[in-house]
Amino acid sequence: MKIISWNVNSVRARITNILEYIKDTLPDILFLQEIKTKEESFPYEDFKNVGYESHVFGQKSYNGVAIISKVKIENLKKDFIKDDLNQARIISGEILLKKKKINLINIYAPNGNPINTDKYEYKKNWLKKFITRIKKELGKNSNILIAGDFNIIPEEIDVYDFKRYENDALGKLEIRKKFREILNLGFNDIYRLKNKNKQEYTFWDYFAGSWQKNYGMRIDHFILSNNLLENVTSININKKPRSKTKPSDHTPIELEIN
DNA sequence: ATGGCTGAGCTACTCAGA
Repeated sequence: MKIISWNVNSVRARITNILEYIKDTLPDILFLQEIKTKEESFPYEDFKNVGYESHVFGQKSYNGVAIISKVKIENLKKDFIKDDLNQARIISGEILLKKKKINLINIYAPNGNPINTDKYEYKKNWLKKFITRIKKELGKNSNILIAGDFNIIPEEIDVYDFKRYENDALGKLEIRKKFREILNLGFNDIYRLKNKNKQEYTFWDYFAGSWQKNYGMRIDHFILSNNLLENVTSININKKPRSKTKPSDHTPIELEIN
């Protein structure tokens, strides 16, 4: 089963690219972040026409997440945490894989910049709430898959120039510690587990020729509970969509489990 | 390099992103 996560930076502006990508990679489940639209204007039909059902937690203009799936998603939730600003950032559901009930959690974590503002406090509080909620979830189900845009650079290797980001909301130690805290609950950063020293990115800024210079960062992740490790076949960052015309600033990360 | 680009809402110019 192929599960893919992609921050598309507007589902409507990106629909042609997304449909082309689906045709090329044939995901079973696609997690989208930053769809930037509410449910009423989500392109359900476009996905239905190629065989997918869309589960959408939308918001006007900003944020918004969706699970696009060929397989049945049970127990869909849009209230995984109580968001302080009522922003649409998490959609979750369950699938059955070889008798394992897996909890799928699609997240778009707050950016948090600039630091020393309420935006940064919101990010910290959001992550704190999320971790508390994950702990609770582990008590009920040991099969948990979290994926999405974490807006966290886990380690120095995960950005083109760490010095530029050590005082940024994506790279500050305080924030990176939140990521480690999740891993310490019994989770694995699957990309890093499978690629010990590889330097690859999932995001490149639109400006300053960041893509051409490979000035990127790895901020989109698949974090799986220990119990699911035996099911992992492969993980891949697919740079092709970032090279196309009218790209998202993020590129998809692809997980294969069986 | 606290913004060089992009998108939404809207129809001029902000806000947000990372």
